[in-house]
Amino acid sequence: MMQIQNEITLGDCRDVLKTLEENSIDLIFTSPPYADRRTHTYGGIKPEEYVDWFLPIGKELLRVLKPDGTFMLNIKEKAENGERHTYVLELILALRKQGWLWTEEFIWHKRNCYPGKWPNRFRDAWERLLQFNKTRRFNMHQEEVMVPVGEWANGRLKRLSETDMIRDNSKTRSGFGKNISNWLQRSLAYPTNVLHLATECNNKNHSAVFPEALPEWFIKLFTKEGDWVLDPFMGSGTTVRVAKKMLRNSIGIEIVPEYYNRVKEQIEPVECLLCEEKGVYETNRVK
Amino acid sequence: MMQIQNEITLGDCRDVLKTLEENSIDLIFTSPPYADRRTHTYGGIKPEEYVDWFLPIGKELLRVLKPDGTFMLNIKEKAENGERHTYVLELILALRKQGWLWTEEFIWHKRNCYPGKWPNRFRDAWERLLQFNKTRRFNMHQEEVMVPVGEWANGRLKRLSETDMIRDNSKTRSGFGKNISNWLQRSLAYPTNVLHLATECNNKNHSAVFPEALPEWFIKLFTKEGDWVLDPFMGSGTTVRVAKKMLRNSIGIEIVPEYYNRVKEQIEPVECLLCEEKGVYETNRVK
DNA sequence: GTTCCGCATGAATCGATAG
DNA sequence: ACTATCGATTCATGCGGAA
Repeated sequence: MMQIQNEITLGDCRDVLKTLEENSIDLIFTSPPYADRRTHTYGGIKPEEYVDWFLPIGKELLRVLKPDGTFMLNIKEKAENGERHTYVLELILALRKQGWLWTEEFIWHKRNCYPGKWPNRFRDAWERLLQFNKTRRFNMHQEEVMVPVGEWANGRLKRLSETDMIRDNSKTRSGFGKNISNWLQRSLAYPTNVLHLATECNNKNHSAVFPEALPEWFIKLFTKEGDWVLDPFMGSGTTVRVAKKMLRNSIGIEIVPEYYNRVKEQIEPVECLLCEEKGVYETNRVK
Repeated sequence: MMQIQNEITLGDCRDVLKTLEENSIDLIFTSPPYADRRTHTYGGIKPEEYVDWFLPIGKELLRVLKPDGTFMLNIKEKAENGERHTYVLELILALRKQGWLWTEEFIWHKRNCYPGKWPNRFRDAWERLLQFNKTRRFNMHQEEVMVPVGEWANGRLKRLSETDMIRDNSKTRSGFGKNISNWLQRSLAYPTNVLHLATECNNKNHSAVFPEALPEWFIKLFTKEGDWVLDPFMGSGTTVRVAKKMLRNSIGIEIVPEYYNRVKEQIEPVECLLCEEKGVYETNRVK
């Protein structure tokens, strides 16, 4: 049995990151507080100060990441007074100056985006997933995230349940997000850099800002079992919870005690079930 | 019968734009050279020089656009040597300094994107559609591009409960309550800022960089019949061809004689059919 | 066991009003 | 004038209880 560690720490990541060993992390997957968003929990960083606030963190992340590791940053600029802010663009430029390579920008298409109507814009249905690396030779396990190929209209799919047909056939036709591939013998194709995922907005008392499928996808892509995953803005703990399920070691840092405690309760009680979870997980994996 | 003009000009848009009247254009929709890799035209702009090359054009576009008009820029930075270039980000910042408002960034999700496989990235399935405006009060005809409401509504709106009829403010700070009765008999919803369009791969002798549905969507959204549409990098003429079909006046500028001549052949012969085309188009419009 | 249906919820944004 | 707060608007999802 592989021994998996899940360390979560209460504190400001600007301090805690300094205690981590350099070149020790395989994947950083995080969603920092957006500017002027979540002001009641994180204090609300002003857009004009955002880059200056983030850069010291970026420097530490650069230090702790392995040379062949990857840093995925989930972020979206807000619209205000009729314009999009530019702080995310400026952050990308600043991180490059800091030494990061801006390798790729994935798009997370949020199928269930926030409602609303305004005279000058439509609903915002996408977020950036910025990929940064330390070197051009990074680990990437493309075959782990392959998706079923082809259209649903292959004739032999008539027996699928109606909701599966409707939901997966609607609008995007990406085929991403559901694991219906097990039912059918179809060939697999490599995915694209556009991900179609609904946010989880259910009635449970924990509300994550991104669905588990999001970190799962990148953990599959950029790490293997036993690797180390870091989330310096742990929040509701989605990243570390998924990492644990997938038998990756993880480190989560959270500044808000309430969030920290809630994740702590979830992570610890199931420590003994790892072997079993491994089995469960692997049967669900796309082969 | 409305008289529609479609003027196409052979020449460098840096010169031709200067001959256009100021405040005369309702919509600029264009895909400049680097986005489609026609680097042999316009002398092959280098990424490092891209912003400096574009800014004089941006200045003229700012001059010719009406105050309530919109400038849509379809562009995507290329990946080179393992990194995404940053010239598009820098261009956004530079255009803002020039006086443009960066109003929105739409995503064009290309459902059937170019095939290929690389060790360090997936297929690129999206492009930016950057919206710029001169003022905060621009024309936007949102109802023209509404889409069928999601499948969830089929069962949802059959019977409304008592609580559905009253407004019910949620306890969170979202300010989002519900009044489902507003949605009775509603079959259309406003779209989001993510567009799902296949690239056109028909066997016509012209190779368009974007499908007709793309300019059509923005022409519907930002202009009405008789308005003026401009494409300073006409290419295969998709924008002006669609504008003509939709009974908008248009101006196309193209520097490559071969492209120019091909569009000229397509545009001119059908001048007398405008009335008929109008009827055809209107039956296709979403009401 | 299925399927159906009620319902809470979500990194939103604008304009008006208040201090 | 400039900032802070508040009300209005709106759509897709998944859970859980009912049929």
